[in-house]
Amino acid sequence: MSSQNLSRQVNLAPRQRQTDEARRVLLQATITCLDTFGYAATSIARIQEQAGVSRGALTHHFPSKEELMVATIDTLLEHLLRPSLPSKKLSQTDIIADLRWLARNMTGTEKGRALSEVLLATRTDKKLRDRVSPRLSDWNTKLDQAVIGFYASPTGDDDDVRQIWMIARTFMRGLILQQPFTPDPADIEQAINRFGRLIAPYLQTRKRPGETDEKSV
Amino acid sequence: MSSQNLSRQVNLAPRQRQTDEARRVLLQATITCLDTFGYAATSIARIQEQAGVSRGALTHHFPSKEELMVATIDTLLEHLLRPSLPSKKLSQTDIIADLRWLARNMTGTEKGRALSEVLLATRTDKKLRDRVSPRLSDWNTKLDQAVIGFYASPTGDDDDVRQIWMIARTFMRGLILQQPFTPDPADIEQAINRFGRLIAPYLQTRKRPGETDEKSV
DNA sequence: GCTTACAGAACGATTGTTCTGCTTGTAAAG
DNA sequence: CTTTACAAGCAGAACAATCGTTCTGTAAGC
Repeated sequence: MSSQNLSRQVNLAPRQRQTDEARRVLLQATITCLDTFGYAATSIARIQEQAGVSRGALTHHFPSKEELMVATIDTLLEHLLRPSLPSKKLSQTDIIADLRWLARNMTGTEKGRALSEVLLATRTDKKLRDRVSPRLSDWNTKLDQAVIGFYASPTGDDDDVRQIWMIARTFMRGLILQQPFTPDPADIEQAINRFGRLIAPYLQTRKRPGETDEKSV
Repeated sequence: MSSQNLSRQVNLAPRQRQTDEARRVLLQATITCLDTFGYAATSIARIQEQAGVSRGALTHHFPSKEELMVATIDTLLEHLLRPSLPSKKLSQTDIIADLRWLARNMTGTEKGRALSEVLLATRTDKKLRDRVSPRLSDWNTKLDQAVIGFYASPTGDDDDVRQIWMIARTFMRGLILQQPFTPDPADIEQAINRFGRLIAPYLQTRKRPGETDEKSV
């Protein structure tokens, strides 16, 4: 951990830094393309153009499109899991606020929408699905554990908390498919609030044990 | 109406029948391809092959891919709205059963999954979205009215019934994006049941006015 | 000197669309 | 009832454009 932090700093391995930066730019460009053009229209040429690099540079770091997609999904999962923890600071008592944050994270951001695109693609792309399926399961499990750490059930049934939040995530994911039917954003927001009132009685926030070394930002 | 029914019967317009049948086969092939290969891999060539017709036949009935997709969406909406009404017969009192039927209709059938594919495609394909957006809004409104006809709120607030069912549909749509995270179908089914218990207190079935001429199948 | 990072051409395959023929149903003219 | 003109239904080739992958060549870090 500390060695990674050191190597990520200014000195040491200019070559490695170069590679990391190139990959970062390419992955970000892929995410932008997925959000902007959708999975179907996200081609190698468009990604390369968006990233502002040559065709050879892309194929050097990611020899196939599948490799690029797998790496992109990894990036998305990592970035979408991490901020789910510090956010608790804001919502000690307000579950609705947590839900709104969840909704924004899943349908209101570039990364959230990009993930939706690749998620649906994994349904029919068997090769891609076989590669990312275990990663998705792991991610889900990790999130479950984090959720149980922050919320408790009035009845003491931790598994119900897990299930409620899984339902919440499913609902949020569905928003991106419901939006074409419901063009008015106010309707969506109201639905999110109503959903929050539906599940709020079954959740209560846990007392946090003495504010560990997590930073607020 | 009656003239249409007549022309749809055996006699009259063999040419028209031929056209209708060709379009039907092509639209069904498109739905199958969307479900099987996803929107990204649903090409004209694959549809034509699936339908078992020539390239010329397809381009004759649908001069562009966009036309084919719009017609496919129309077909999907029509087929997914119609059976939502007679189903009430089975579930006079059981809202959970209705939800299960809804889930199956949206994620457990070829048409439901095909619709999900095109719905997500409309997010990034502006030309397609502009064409189908009003159709989707209309469909949603029609479904809202049907729902209010079958369910009432304990508090008498019809709009809450509409909102609850909109949330239910959103949740069901989200299932297709949640499934990659939750491979076990039992988990999905449990989530559907739990969701039903969440919303059941806010819904009650209306008395049906004397069984009109609707048939059971 | 040897691998890594990249530039860019070239590849065959596939994309959606357009076009040219050929057959056949259909309706008006005789 | 025939005959004739015309459009509709369809088969299939041809199109430029784009797809993802593979390759050869060059410059720079180790």
